[in-house]
Amino acid sequence: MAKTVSERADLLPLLGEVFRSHGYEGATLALISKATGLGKGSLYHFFPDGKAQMAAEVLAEIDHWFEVNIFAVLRKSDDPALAIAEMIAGVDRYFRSGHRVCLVGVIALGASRDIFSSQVQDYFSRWNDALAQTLRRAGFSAGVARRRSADALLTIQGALVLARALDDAKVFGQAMADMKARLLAK
Amino acid sequence: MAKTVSERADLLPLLGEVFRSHGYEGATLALISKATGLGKGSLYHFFPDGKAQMAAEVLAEIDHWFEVNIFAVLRKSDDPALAIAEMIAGVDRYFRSGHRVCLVGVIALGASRDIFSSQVQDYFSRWNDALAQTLRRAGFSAGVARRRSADALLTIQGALVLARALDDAKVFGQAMADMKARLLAK
DNA sequence: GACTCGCTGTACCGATCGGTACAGTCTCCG
DNA sequence: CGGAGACTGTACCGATCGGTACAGCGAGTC
Repeated sequence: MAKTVSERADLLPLLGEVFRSHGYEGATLALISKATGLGKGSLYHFFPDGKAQMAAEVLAEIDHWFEVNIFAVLRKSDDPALAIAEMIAGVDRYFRSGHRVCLVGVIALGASRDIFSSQVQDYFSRWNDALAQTLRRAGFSAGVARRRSADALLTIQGALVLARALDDAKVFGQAMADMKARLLAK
Repeated sequence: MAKTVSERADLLPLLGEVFRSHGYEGATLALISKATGLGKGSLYHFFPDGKAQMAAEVLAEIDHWFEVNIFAVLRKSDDPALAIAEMIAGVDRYFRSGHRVCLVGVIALGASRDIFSSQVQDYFSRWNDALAQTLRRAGFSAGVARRRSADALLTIQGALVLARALDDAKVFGQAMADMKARLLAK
């Protein structure tokens, strides 16, 4: 039989797209197999615990991407305005200007939230903390910082939902621009 | 056999909750049967086209509720501030202060969007139009009205996602308060 | 070249999927 | 009181579900 070795690292993004577009329950092994080009044998070789493990590792990879590219920047930067601009640029890149959906959000809304609740909660609260910290450094009170931070996070999620519902990615771009202005206003 | 006649009207809300908490693909006939207390025979008697018809009718019922309780108020009221306050109160009631999720949003994010895209798009764009119309009447330009209107819609959706992700309904309440202030600001 | 072992596809498992068929039971109307 | 027809549960359908078992292959190692 063929031996076209697959790297686990190459697999996760493909799995991510399947979960993104079909949700956890909708992502069948058949779909995953087709998307990755791998039979069940290979899939279960890499992920002995099956679908749940695949989703967990995809979430972990996404978490890592945001940790490195977004959260860390927010925490380290001593220029809040720049850090926020970089966050928004990163988010826009990641979500392909509103054409891509947030897997963490998708899972949060679904029944599978219960299985992944700690990962989902952790992702958003670490983002929330990092952004609030940045806003505090910009001179806002703790209360204002946390409110604006939550507002930014929810704006991103909502913009993705609405852009997809209306099939109009411009909604996302506009929301990001509005949010940017709002975050550091007065 | 038993004959506990069910009203179609009593059925839809139950179906709605199943779709809400499991998504379209996750809502199996078995789950639906248990939630409604009806066997497949009865289910297919009421909805000959099966799951797709059930979901479509649930969406139609939701659409109708918002049409009557939200959109119509926005369109008819000659007091924009009052209309918006009523909209927010209605939304808060409907989504149980952030404890309940938006089925239209859930479907918009999932793979089933393709099946229901016109219903989903219609729901949001009629809401968007009605709210923008209200804002125009409050004296804002067409551009500002449409931007703020979309912002409000996406804030509601995002607040529901984030509240559920963080398992903290206070996020929703706060977001509604912020949004209210933002809609009619200066 | 034989052995090992990581990786592969495929045949197969029981369970469950959405959907159909149908006989039984009720209510209503004559 | 005797249909008629709306409504009901249940047995059953083929397809597909997530998952397992396993034999075959390929690249190293000696």
